[in-house]
Amino acid sequence: MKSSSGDHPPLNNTDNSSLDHSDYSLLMLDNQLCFSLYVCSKEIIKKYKPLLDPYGLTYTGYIILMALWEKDNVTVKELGTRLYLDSGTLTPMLKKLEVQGYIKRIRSSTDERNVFIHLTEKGREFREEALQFPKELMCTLDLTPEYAGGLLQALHQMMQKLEVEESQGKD
Amino acid sequence: MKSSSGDHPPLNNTDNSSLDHSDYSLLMLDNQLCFSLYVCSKEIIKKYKPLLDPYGLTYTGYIILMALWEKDNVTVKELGTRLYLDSGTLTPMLKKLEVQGYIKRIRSSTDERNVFIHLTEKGREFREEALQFPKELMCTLDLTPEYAGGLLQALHQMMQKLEVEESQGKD
DNA sequence: TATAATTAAATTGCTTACAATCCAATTAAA
DNA sequence: TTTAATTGGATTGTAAGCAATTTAATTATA
Repeated sequence: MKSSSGDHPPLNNTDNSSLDHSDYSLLMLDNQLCFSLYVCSKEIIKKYKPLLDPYGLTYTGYIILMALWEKDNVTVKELGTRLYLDSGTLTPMLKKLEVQGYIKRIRSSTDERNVFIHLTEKGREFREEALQFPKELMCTLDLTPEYAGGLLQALHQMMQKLEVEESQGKD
Repeated sequence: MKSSSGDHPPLNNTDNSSLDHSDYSLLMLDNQLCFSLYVCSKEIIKKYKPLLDPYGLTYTGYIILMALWEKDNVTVKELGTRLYLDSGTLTPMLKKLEVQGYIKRIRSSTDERNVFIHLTEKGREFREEALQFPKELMCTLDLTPEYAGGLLQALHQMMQKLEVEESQGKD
């Protein structure tokens, strides 16, 4: 209970002690949305490591499997859209997952540009193991479902904004 | 205005169509806090690229400078703590920033294990240029200050939880 | 049909990030 | 003091991740 005015400067710190009138407060790390997103995502992904290591998976491999659990037999392109990853990341990743036996890559015969990815039995079975992960992490982070839900909603809104930008800002 | 029940599945999707009683809903990407954090941070960092490129800086270089604007003349260790980065990332990064003329690295004479980092004139001057970045990005993301503030607060709370964990969970 | 444009995936090169290790300097313990 | 433990940075190896390019397949256009 030492947080209120603790180590972290207040969000509206103005820091106008210098001579000019510039307001540098928006440049402070603690006021930067991107920095906290960046730190939180990195640190949480680190928490996944001990859970995933036993299965030879990384976080990226894990989200690929998650995407496939929701919708199996999709193209690399489709996976990339869903996961915000491009082929430069996915192709080697998928090859590795195939070697590990989690998925199969099958080039379409009707349109040979497409490679369809689908789960193997092992890939489907891993889902059962993964069922426990969210609980363990929620516990680690000590989040209530309501709180997490609110945060999620905010982040999804942001993702939508980011997507909208993408399709527009083709300057 | 097509969002309300749009592309994103509802957060409490239960997906219990399968035969067993398992609740896979927590394993869905859209219900995963970490995944949205990961995507948001990556995508926003991409938005920084065109702003930073002209200065030869990456996002990581940028946050290093931000940290130094707040507190100059700190050790690599201290920077690492502030930025959640280790020496394996910082050392090469700092060497590059020094070559570019933004900072100087000076090994302490009283304790030669410490290397102090401080801004050069160029590093300080860049702060003035950076003053415009937050506005441009807030605009890009179309966020109100209140909304961003709330989100920030939530993320800082999470960072604190993550830190607490760190110092405890030495199993 | 021949040619151009588009598309999906793969490849290449480069940067960030971290774990693990190493090394030198300092501090603690014997 | 000598030896052991700790500390701060640097180094090494490996894995993402992305931009840019390439290749092959498909589709659109002339």
